[in-house]
Amino acid sequence: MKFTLDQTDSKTRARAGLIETDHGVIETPIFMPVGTAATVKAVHQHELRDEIKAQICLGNTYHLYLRPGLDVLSQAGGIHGFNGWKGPVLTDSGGYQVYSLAGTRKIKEEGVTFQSHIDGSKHVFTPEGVMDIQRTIGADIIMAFDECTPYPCDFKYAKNSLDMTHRWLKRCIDRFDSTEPHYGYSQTLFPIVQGSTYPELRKISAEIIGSYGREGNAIGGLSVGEPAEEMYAMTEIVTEILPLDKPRYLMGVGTPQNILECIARGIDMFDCVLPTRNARHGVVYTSQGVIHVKNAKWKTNFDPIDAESSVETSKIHSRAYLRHLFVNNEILGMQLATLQNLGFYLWLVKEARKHIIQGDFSTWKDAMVVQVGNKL
RNA sequence: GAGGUUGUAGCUCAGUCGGUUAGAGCGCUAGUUUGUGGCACUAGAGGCCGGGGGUUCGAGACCCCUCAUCCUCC
Repeated sequence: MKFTLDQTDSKTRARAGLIETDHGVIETPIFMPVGTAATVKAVHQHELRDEIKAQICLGNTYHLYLRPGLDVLSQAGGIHGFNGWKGPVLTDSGGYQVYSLAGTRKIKEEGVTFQSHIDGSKHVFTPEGVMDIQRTIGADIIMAFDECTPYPCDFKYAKNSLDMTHRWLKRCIDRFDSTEPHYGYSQTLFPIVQGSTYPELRKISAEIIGSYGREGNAIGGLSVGEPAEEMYAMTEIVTEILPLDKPRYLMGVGTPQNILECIARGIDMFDCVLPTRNARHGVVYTSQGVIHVKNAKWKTNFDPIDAESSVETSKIHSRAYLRHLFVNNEILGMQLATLQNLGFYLWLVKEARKHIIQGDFSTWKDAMVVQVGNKL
């Protein structure tokens, strides 16, 4: 993997760059659609590429390990061979499931014991095991196994957890660096900064993570319920320390406003389930603001879903029709809304990149934050 | 015409021996969702209990009349 920095904004820390992988290039800042189970829910791969213009997608280690399982993925030639997405892929390590499946797992120094949400069976995830699994899944970018701490989190827990995440990182790196990719293209490992909402912990973590000199670095443990201002503050502290010549990935963020604010704070990569999950629940993002399309006010609104959209179906179909599809629980409703939301997110980061290069990012961003926050 | 059935929220229906402020599901109206177990979750509005009269301290429930409904028979 290779990262080139094209331009840095003069008034903010925003950057425009280029990531080159064996499965193609990624223009940053970028939003990465989440495809937990080897599918971005409700979207076909050709739509991801041709309509949404996605440049990289996510998968999830925990979910893919349980289903379809490593045998199937290995025989398919890895995730790319399995789902037909030929672009770059990033897999999350399962660290988030340490947080989200808190009721059915146990954390120890050695690793985490999960109880499968599918059949209740027990599975042990260790840093070494998670590296091996991600080798088998075959993502271009793989993530270190960490603990994503909850919010709020007391200092003592956050510090102990952070220390363990750092010990786990060492084990991840040792394992990753002593193994080879399975499918003939290269993989790279991103470590993850933790430290909850404590500035001193975040600083320590950013210094340790940066010192490994990996090809990219991530920030985790945010957007777990803390106020947005606190998330911005932590992001700012960390991007001040992380190496400038490596991409920074802010995990799990966020709303369109969050993304704009964090681009301004020096983030290059984002992923979030919000555009896809909200789409399935009738919340539609447009360049003019947010539409709750199930609301009665759209019943006879025959304007396009988003006249400015890069997605063809959003220009063809009306808000009234989309509302009708949702009210009837029709599958097409979720498809159209997901296309629109992802298309919008990709459009947003592309515009951000354009304005960083043009040199007017700061003023554009301030206006856009207001615009995308409107409720229509 | 005779005998019977059923009338409770927009719809389908619960409602115990007559006892506090009449409930549910769906629908409707809104809200929530941030490295995706969950087309999910949370909340709200909505009632002359067909109508009238009676019994009773107290009636959605019991009695009488009436209207509507559906069924059976002539």
